[in-house]
Amino acid sequence: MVRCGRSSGFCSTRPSPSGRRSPRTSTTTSSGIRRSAARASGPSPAPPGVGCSRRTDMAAPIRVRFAPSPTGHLHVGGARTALFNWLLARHHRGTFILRIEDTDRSRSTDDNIVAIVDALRWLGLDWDEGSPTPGYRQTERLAIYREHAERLLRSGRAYYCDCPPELLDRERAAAQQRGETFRYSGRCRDRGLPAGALRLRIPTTGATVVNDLIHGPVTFEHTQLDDWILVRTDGTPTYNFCVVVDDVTMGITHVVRGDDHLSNTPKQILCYEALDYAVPEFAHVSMILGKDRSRLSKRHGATSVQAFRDAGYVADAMVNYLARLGWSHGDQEVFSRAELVELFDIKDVASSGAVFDVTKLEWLSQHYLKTMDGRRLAELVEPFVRAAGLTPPPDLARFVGMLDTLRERAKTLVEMVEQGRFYFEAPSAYDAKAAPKLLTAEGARRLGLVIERLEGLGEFTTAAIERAVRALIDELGLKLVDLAQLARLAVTGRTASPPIFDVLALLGPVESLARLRRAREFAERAA
RNA sequence: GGCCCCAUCGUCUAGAGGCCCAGGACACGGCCCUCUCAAGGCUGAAACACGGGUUCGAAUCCCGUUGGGGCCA
Repeated sequence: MVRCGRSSGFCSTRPSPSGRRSPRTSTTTSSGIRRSAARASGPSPAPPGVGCSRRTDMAAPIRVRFAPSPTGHLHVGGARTALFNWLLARHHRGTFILRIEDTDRSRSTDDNIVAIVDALRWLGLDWDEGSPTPGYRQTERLAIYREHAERLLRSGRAYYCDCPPELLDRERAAAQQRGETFRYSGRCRDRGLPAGALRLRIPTTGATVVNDLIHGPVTFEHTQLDDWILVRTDGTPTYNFCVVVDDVTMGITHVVRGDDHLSNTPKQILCYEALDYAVPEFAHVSMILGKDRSRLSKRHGATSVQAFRDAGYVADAMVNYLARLGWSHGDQEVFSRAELVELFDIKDVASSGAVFDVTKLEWLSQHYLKTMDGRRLAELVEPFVRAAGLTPPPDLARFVGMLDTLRERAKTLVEMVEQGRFYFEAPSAYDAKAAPKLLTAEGARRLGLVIERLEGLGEFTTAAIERAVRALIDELGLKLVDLAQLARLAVTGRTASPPIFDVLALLGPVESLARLRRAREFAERAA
């Protein structure tokens, strides 16, 4: 569906009276700098000559969007931006929109769109509008951009420019030499050219202030901005232009995006104003940094949400971690989704960059593993068990029982399977360091005694097994550890495992005794 | 280079002039518990980048420096 019908109707109600700028983000066109409202918190005095500064008392339902570009997988920074948008929408019962910014056709792929959508779904960030519904991909919206470009041209707010790239390059170099910001000379401003690259005519004096919900007011002098290009000579619209047109036609009220777009914002605001549209609220979220405090990238290790999913991190932990990275609510560290939605406030988002710390994510992941419902856990691990070439027991209660012994020992689902694989298959080898010490002639003798006692057990429960083994150590004058480690090695092949009596009970008498006998034979042969 | 943003323990952060010789969490050390490994409990070490102001009083406000980050079709 083409969105312009609905959009234009929506937008016609948006421009402020008499074509003035938004009450929240104002510019001056001639004299000094005028500042509108400051921080999102608390009441701010209305600046002279400007309407009241509304903030979170927004009467109109809020509409936010996440607009990834499908040139790669969803990375954690993008995921956090998506999360903050989602939280803002859900907190205010607004609308969350997914838009695909695929104007860079050479690097955008459908596979990446699928991957991003999958990642978002995995995180549980559902959207109310947007892909895959048609009309939310930039490549499908070219007509809308053209229409807006024409409007700007007709109203004189934009003009064609035919300056050759070489000339621009020379000017750029010269400006740099003088230590100035490169700013288009405006050579074609008043030439009334019929074709070329389309430039936005911006005020030459004054300043634009972005009233950022996270950063507060940020002022950009117009002398530092130039008549930027809206549409290239070849007819393709530029990124900044598409974003403005998309946000405006989709009725976006709050633009929550990465910090890297803060510098583009004044240019965009000027475009909103040229189009005579109200300016939305902006919130620029800091970047996620790597260990060396530079922007997080592949060289810092896994960065795609998909990679964390495949590594077996719990989605709830990922969401909790990402939320706490930059956002806080007092001393609280663990938040359920409901709490996040309830408590989230964009003004509590920190303005400084944050280093991505996998260790803390691991802790949270383990926390969720430890506390989540057993059957839910079983659902989540099962694919990982199968991916390891193993099969979970058909009896769900037994499977959950196994997981209960594993959950506080693993940080991820992958680790859980790794540490518990002896539940699903008999050990193929015994720990190389422990075997020579434990699987000896004496070890074989002790295993024989253990087997004997367990065979005589009426009920094969943890308590009964423990009683039997404890009775045996008393008779032999041994310590519990002597038999526990021996049995552990025999049954799991390892020296570390969940409590051995639980393991034996969970494995059941048939399997347990079979493994103990095998170990005894192994020990006899080795001796 | 120009413009913009940022700056509290190693890391994520609390802190919106006196409640702070700075609190929590992860990680790290010690002790306890203990059949191993974990988990858990207790406990320890660990920070306001620097320099100027403003103020009776500054982590908190202002200026500068330094450092990091971002944007510049």
